[in-house]
Amino acid sequence: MMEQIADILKKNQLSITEGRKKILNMFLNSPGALAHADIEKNTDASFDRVTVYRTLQTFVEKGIIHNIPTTDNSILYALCKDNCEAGHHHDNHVHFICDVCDKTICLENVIIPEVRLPKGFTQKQTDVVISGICNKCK
Amino acid sequence: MMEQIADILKKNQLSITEGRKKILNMFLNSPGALAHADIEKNTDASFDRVTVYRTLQTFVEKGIIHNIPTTDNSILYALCKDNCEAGHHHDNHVHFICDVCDKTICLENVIIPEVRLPKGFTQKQTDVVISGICNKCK
DNA sequence: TATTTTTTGCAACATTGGTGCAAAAATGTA
DNA sequence: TACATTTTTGCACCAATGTTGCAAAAAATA
Ligand SMILES: [Mn+2]
Ligand SMILES: [Mn+2]
Ligand SMILES: [Zn+2]
Ligand SMILES: [Zn+2]
Repeated sequence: MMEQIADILKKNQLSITEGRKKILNMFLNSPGALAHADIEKNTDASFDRVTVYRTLQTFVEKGIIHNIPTTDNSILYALCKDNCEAGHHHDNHVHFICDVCDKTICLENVIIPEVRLPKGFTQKQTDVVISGICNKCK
Repeated sequence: MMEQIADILKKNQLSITEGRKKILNMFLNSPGALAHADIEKNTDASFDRVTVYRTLQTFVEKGIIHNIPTTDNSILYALCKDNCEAGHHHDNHVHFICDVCDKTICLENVIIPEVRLPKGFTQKQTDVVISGICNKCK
């Protein structure tokens, strides 16, 4: 596991540091998406807030994690399981937010449907976020 | 126009105040979604920030406006054109964010496609946000 | 008009996120 | 390993965003 983490960092030309290892490890072990606050909570304040912010930014830029839209003014991050690269994400799966446990999970197998837009619109990225009750809560 | 505004407020059992009239008017005249900041900018600081926050909250609760998910930690609001009621929104249209002009618009005519979820998941609401280039920018 | 109810503005606070810069850690080389 | 170079981190400080309690003001009701 710790090997896999170092590999991911190396592959993305990132220095291997305690903070990055710990945060990447959290993502690898989390079934759902994580917010900045979740990460800070689980690191026992061993890292500065700023470091967490910068690590998340870096990971998004490198295509290690992607973010998920929400209506409640929070940013959620989840591991990219597709072959995302630096500066170019290829995540095309549906995201699910459970109203009960409040977890957000990537439904890797549920592919975003095609949507036909009116004339004149060019489509770059489509995000689908579905809320309801997850398979663990019911 | 000013009649229509008063009617909407009355129908929702809201007191008719300057602030509410002005903000509702902004939504009725805006082609796209509005953020809190847009509203503050356009009201010449004639209202307190807190009043704007509270007005937006109230409008969402009453089903006059709905909010739109974003990945950048901002909350966007747009008029409900379907028959949304207090505590129960029925908006089922696609939202489009233009990468050029940065405007977000409701594509009232583009209906959210059906998405089949894995066993065990119950679907309540589906949000589709598409980004790209809008019909005015290209 | 007078009374009651609702809304507003203010002050104060909390949370979230960003920047510059020096110290510390990681990397590359000998 | 030791040293030089590059990268990352922590700190202090700042800015934007959003919330709450409460008294004053405005709106609705009688
Ligand atoms: Mn995802
Ligand atoms: Mn809309
Ligand atoms: Zn759940
Ligand atoms: Zn545009």
